[in-house]
Amino acid sequence: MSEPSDARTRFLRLHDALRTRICLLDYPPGSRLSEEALAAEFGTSRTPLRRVLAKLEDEGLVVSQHGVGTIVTDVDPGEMARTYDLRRELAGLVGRLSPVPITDQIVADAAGFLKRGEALLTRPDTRSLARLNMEYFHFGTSLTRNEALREMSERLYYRTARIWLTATARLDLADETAIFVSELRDSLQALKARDGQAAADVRRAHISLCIARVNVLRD
Amino acid sequence: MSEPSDARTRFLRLHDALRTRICLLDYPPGSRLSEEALAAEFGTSRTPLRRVLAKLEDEGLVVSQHGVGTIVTDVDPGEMARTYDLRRELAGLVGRLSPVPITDQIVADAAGFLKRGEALLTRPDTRSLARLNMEYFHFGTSLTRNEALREMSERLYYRTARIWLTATARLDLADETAIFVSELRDSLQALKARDGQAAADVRRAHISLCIARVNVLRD
DNA sequence: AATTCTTATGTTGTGCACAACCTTGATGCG
DNA sequence: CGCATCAAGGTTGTGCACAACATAAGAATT
Repeated sequence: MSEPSDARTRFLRLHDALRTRICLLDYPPGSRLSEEALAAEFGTSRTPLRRVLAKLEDEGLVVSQHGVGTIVTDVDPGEMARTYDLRRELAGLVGRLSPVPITDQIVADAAGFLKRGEALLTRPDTRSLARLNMEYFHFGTSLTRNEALREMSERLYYRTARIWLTATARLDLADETAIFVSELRDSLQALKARDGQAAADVRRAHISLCIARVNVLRD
Repeated sequence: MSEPSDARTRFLRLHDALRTRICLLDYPPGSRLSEEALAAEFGTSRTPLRRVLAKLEDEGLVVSQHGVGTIVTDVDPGEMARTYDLRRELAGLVGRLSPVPITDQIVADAAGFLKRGEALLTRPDTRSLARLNMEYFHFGTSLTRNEALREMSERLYYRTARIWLTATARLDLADETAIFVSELRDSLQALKARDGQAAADVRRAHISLCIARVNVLRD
């Protein structure tokens, strides 16, 4: 039951694996992905793998050029800023469009995220921070029943995740960790009050601030 | 120059052709698309065509089932309502996020749409109305420079276009045509005043009304 | 020495044959 | 008659060989 292992499942696994690697900078922008090498690594042929790469290209994470290779994209700062603008608006909508009722389980999950975040304060680590941020993002989108909103938010998140990560490297890791933990704290408070809209507004505000911090780097 | 005819161009052509057929109900929900037949029609093999179908599946227009076939989706009314909710919000955002300055050319284009719409009043036709609606939608998204917003709006539009069309068939075609023309009129007025936000609000309002009309059909 | 052409190499794109799978209908048995 | 079993046909998924293409290095020429 937990491993149907059919074509669709394998496709999703491969897609998620490669997307994570790209967003965690295992494959930094500009690097070339070899279809053959990846196919060999995942124990399959090029055919299914090409379908995964096609989806990644559709999502804007790679570009394939005939005769050249499949290259991880590097993003135009201007377009990235506009993408962040939209992400901010969508984050606010999570609180308004088909919000889920805040249950004890949700509050407990938020508390769990905060605990993991606080653990990072004493031992900051870029990679762990990025992973936690990714999981917390999915938690945030799960607060709406609007499937389309979730889907669009995730699509945009994965398109901007790398930028935030590279920016974090150029900013101060400890600072960014502290800022993220404060977001987790604010979010937990809102959820404890059973106020989903407030939680969404917390996210919205922090995305705004994130935009400002990243924009400072544009020289 | 106008026909690079490379792989990417052919892919986009195929994708657009099939998407249009689905959204114009040439392939009604539930119908089965044959990879082999389509490949033969477009003078190619199954391989490039499968990539197109994969994208259509990712967009939610078809589902492929191993051993069964590729079937045009039929949409859950509840999910469709939520998708419309999001479309409404995105339409409003077009006026706020990176709006383009309203030029004489834009006003002229809007006037052209109105003229074509008025021509339909005397000779209503479902298919022509649908095509005009589709072109007008692209015109609407072109009023923002935010690429991500355009992309998400289009993605959602093509997911709901069929629903509006089937609803139009069950509502009164003449009424729907008149309503659409009044939207074109309002939009033209807003653009003449060089007020992009007002134009976006017109769209937003009409999507709201469209939601209400379609919801009436849910018995 | 500079330049142009050629060639070698590696990459993605395409076509085809076959595997995996589902549906349907027939067939045999109880 | 009811039902299970099985075979046949059709569909999507996979693997592989080759075509199309781009790049870089080297040779030939001026």
